[in-house]
Amino acid sequence: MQLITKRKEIFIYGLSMALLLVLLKWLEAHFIIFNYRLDIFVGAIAILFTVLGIWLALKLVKPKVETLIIEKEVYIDQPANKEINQKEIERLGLSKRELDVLNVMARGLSNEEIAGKLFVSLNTVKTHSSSIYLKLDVKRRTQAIEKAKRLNIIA
Amino acid sequence: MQLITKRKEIFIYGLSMALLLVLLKWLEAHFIIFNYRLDIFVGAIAILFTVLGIWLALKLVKPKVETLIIEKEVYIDQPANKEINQKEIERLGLSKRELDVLNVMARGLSNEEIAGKLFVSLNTVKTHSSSIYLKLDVKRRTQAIEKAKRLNIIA
DNA sequence: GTCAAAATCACTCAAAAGTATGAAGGAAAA
DNA sequence: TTTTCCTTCATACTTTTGAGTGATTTTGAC
Repeated sequence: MQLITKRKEIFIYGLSMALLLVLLKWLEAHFIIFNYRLDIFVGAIAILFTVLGIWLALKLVKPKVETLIIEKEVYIDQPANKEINQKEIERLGLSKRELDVLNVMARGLSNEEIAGKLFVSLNTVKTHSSSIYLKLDVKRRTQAIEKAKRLNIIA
Repeated sequence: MQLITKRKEIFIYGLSMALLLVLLKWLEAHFIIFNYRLDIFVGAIAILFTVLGIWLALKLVKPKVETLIIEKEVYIDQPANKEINQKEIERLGLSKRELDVLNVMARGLSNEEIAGKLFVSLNTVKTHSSSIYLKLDVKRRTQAIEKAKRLNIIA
């Protein structure tokens, strides 16, 4: 939720508050309720503002987020001596998500399987794939995997 | 959050409400506030219950799901030597030509490029590819390359 | 608050990969 | 001499991948 939206919410709340106080004034001036049913009136106010508070809180609170599960097969002797080359990743300009895709791709999964594993659509995986090939300057996924392993940007 | 906990929250809220109404009654009985500052009193009630509502909502609302990245590491034994494992090749029943294809394939060449390099037709490469996948028990060329490297049947 | 990059997804078209089946010649083995 | 396996290739069909374009939303930095 954006800051602007939050402010709007607060504004609506303030407005409700103001309107209610005006209403209160009016009622007070006309001696309609207060003379004998004050407790009920205050109870109504309480309930109303409780609901308003709940609504406010639900609106203001940041919802979400989702879980990302990446299964990683690790072979005992191979990755021991090789560390991920962070500088190379930076140099190539690979984003986090692209690295995610690249890692799962290197396990031999299809785009559809990658999509399922990363909780995105097939189209998204394709988009990431394409930009990976572009950044790695390769033509195919097999080359991308080969080069990525060679440059130690994936395990 | 558990159901019991929620009930406790609701109970606390109800109790606060009741206490406040009692307080209200008492104030009403003693004519302390209402005669001339009713609006301020109601305003205070409103604010109080707004806060209560917010508190209630925050307590009751299901806790935010945090971004959870689980890297499930599967350790797999692997022969320490990095030489071509001839026995594995035999065990899998891979033929010479299939190994040829597999090796070129692992460099990231397309089937057409492989065909050109081995002086055979595209269809032949496809046939070899298919039987490679069958013998390696994989579904795609990326998996075949990955497995072949893991089993040291190619460099 | 603005701006740029990153991430998301859709849609289309083309190319590549993969499946299935059949077939023919050759070499090695039974 | 059959039989079997390897190699080669074809045709037909399906699936996957990749290129290109465009759009929206989120995020983060300034």
